[in-house]
Amino acid sequence: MEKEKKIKPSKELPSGFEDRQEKELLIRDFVISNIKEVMIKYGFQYLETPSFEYTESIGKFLPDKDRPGEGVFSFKDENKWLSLRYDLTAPLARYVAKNFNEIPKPFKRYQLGTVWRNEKPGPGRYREFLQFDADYVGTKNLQADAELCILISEILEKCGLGKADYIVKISSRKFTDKLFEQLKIKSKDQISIILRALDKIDRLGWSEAQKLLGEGRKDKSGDYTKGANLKNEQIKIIENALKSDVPDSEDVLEIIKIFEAYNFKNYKFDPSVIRGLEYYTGPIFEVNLNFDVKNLKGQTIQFGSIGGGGRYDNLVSNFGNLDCPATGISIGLDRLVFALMQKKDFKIKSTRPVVICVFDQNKTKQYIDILNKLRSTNISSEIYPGEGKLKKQMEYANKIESPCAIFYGEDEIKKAEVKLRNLKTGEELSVKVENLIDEIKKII
RNA sequence: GCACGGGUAGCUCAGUUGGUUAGAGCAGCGGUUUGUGGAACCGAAGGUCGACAGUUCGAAUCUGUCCCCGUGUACCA
Repeated sequence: MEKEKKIKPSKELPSGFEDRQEKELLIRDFVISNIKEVMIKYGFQYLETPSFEYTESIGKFLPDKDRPGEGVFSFKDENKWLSLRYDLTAPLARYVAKNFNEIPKPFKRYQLGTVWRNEKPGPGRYREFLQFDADYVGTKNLQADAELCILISEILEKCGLGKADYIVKISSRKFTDKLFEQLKIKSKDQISIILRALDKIDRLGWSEAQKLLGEGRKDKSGDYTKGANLKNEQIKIIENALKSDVPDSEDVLEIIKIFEAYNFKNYKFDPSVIRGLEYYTGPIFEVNLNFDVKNLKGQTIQFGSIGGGGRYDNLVSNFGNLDCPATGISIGLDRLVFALMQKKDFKIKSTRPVVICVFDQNKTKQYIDILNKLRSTNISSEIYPGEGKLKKQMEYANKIESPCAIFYGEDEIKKAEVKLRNLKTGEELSVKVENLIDEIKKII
């Protein structure tokens, strides 16, 4: 007889997926409620679209291969490829195209939702995360772009960040377009290599990014990345353009004017903001945090941006609805929450129940009477839900950080009293049952 | 994808040049206390040493392949 192999299911999570606990979720809820308040104030509509879309509707992937390109989670349903959305902008474009005649123009909507990316996770980068997205569809008015930056900063400040804690960086695709014209660079491949190199200045520094503009760069691990093969003169021109404080881009100048009218000052023109995305056509923005963020091991990490966006005047027209300019911004909520959790002055109390200890299984009725008194006044409470001795019950109450344990045993029942034990101080007091609510409110 | 580092108890890790029955701390369980948590002490339990193959009298330890995790780098619509 062969020994049967025990099959142990894995207790590990798929790479890039995380369990999220109450501490984090409560801060996330707080952030979300701030977002909703601000969005209502700015006049945006709330929208939800499904997690899955037809692959062809949200990406540039052609279903001519066995599987759609990497980067999205996909499966074949009947004969059609479906994918989990990788952002909220592509589904919005699809929604607008589908409901083009019904929606108001301009159309302002905001959305909160989980998005998925099938790529290698890194520190602070997951394969499943919550995004917030606000967009203006059907307007070329740059006031829309300006308001997006302003509303993001209002959300951040509502969440407890100060002006020194964050900055909104803006630039424009038009700025780089002009630059390429000046440099007489027309090759799309070369342009995208250059844009990617510029995007890395933040992380690698100019001297390393410069190598990517030239021949190429070898990183610490020995991996080699080919560069854009620019001549030294061309690199010099780029370097000088990046240093300019005065944006050589009309749209950016216009937005800055609007910022001034709104008295919004927490922005900075930064030509190295690229966002790597192909679909941006005009102004682009990025939101960066200015305080140190530490990882779980306590090391300070380069946190990068928590969000960004820009103008994408062609996205909707891909679906055949012509002339539908749009601009939008999104925030990675989990990243923001992670950063907020590290601000010392940031605390949200979680509510833990009062625990009614069980002395005698036959007295359940009496315990429930007490429980009902508490719950009818909305006091978080429970009868000890396990089975075990008092010691075990106290250990449980301690572990869940209950503020108070209630003893209602034989002695107390006889005297129509309950004994309250304050679990923070260890103090105990006996009170008449009819005074229970008043007394317990003093403890919790 | 490429490079480097890891995988030993529920968790964090130790394990000498290959050598009997693989260790510790914490958590959990039982007890000291059958009505009192956060402290202490005592006890028992807990392992296919990531998987498979190879070398060897003998492998957690050496070799190969694969899987998974982490970090850097690339890609990211």
